[in-house]
Amino acid sequence: MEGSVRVRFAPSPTGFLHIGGLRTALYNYLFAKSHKDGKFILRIEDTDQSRYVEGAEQDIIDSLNWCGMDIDEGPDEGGDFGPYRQSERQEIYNKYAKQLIDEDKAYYAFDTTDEIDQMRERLKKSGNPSPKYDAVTRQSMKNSLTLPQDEVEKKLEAGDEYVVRLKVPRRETIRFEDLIRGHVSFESKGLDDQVLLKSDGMPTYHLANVVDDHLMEISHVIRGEEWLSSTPKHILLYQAFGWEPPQMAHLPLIMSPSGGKLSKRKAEEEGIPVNTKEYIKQHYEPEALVNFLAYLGWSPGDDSEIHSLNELCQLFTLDRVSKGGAVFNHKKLLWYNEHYLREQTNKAIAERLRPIAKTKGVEFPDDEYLQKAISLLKDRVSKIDELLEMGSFFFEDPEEYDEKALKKWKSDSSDLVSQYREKISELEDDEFKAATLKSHLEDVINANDVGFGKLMMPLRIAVTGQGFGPDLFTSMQLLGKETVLERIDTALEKLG
RNA sequence: GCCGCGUUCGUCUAGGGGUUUAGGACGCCGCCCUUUCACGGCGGUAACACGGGUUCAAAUCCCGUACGCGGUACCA
Repeated sequence: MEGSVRVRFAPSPTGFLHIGGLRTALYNYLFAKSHKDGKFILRIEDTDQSRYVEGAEQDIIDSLNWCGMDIDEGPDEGGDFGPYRQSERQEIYNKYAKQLIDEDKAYYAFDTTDEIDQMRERLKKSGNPSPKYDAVTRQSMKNSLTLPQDEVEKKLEAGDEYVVRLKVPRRETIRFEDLIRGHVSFESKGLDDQVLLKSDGMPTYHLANVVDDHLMEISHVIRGEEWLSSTPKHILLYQAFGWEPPQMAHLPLIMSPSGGKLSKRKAEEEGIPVNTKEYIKQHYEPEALVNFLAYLGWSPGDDSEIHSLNELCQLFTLDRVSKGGAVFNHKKLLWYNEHYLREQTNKAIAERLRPIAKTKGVEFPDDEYLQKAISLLKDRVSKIDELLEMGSFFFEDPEEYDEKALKKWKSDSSDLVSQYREKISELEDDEFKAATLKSHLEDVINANDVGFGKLMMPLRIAVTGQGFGPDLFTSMQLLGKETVLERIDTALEKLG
């Protein structure tokens, strides 16, 4: 423990890894790696059997890997503090729960949920706005504090359902120092006697979390703000066990542009992918997501914006994390994505593009051609898969002509395009170069005394099917004489 | 309702008593480059929630209010 940094990312496998969860993981990772020998631990908190989702754990691991976060200890990696799946640690929690009971810091409670509801109803009617199972009410409930000991034993032996609850003190101020928020304090009277062990024998989050963080020698708990109000319960547990609590740091939440926590529904309404898996599927650059997420609630304090994961590890400090919620800005993510895409070599992009093209049924030409096409296209797209749409004409003949672009096809267009076709059809293959193609176009417009666009736009439509795109002459050179002439002929036929 | 945490341009943020005519980035707008669309370059737009204190001086410290968010489970 002596000063070494050990942090954990502790998601529950109840679904695919949420983008907010990914950021929590990232901040944990950055914090760990900003320290010498800091360890980043993955712990799977699968204590709610009813919400368990098949494949969720693998999705979490895949997502972290995709971002480049290496897990030091976890279910797959192992480590000296395993198992790292809470469902496999049940005996440990039982043991510690029993210890608390033996020390009179926790107790068995046999009340059914109905009975608890009734108690709450009753208290509400008598003017208590927020009734709790607490130091006062537990005295009138069915538990090992109120029942005679032999009856408690009989119930336990008979296998009656029970939970174990923490004896939360009646009046106590619980204070702790949050590394992001500073001084935080709560009154114990606002707290329920927390359930530690559920009737199915599984621990609740609170017990499992505290026991594991202690046993795994976690030095810093870095988690979302939604946990801030649970922290006093945890502090109380640490006290009950006589353990030193780890340092706490509660991260601001990621918000939806329309306000509120970025939920699945809200995000989808606003076109924001919510699961990391979606970003992978949609071919976002992992470096972009990482960079973007790091800056969502944190900044290094200078004017820099672009940093790799490794650089972020050097720069990250918890005291520079902001306190207020941060709205997810999809356009900024795309800006980052463009940046990281353009940073890559054409060769690297080509290699990645081939398998993507395959899934979309696009046939690709040889590498040299592909890389040239990419160099013409990559400044014009936000994501790698958009290269396919943007540059579709490099890979197949245009099937139809863009409607908006077609407005530029005027009555004199076919005549001009035909004249141009005549001129370039006489070129040898090795003369079919951008500069030559351009000068021939100039010849035609001069001969007809019209503007450049009068011919260039129709020609662009004929050759690419689009009204925009990379330099037309370079594009034609790459496409080659045969293809260009064919496409012009098709266009003249179709558009008259 | 109660408890807690927040609040600087539309968004992410810098700034933590005088250095500030409040800086950067995304977005948006304009210009240049380009006889396409982008990229790039240059410029512009735009913020200290409100009210009281403290102080010679407050975006910065304190107290209220408002608003937002989170929590209030045998979910994490």
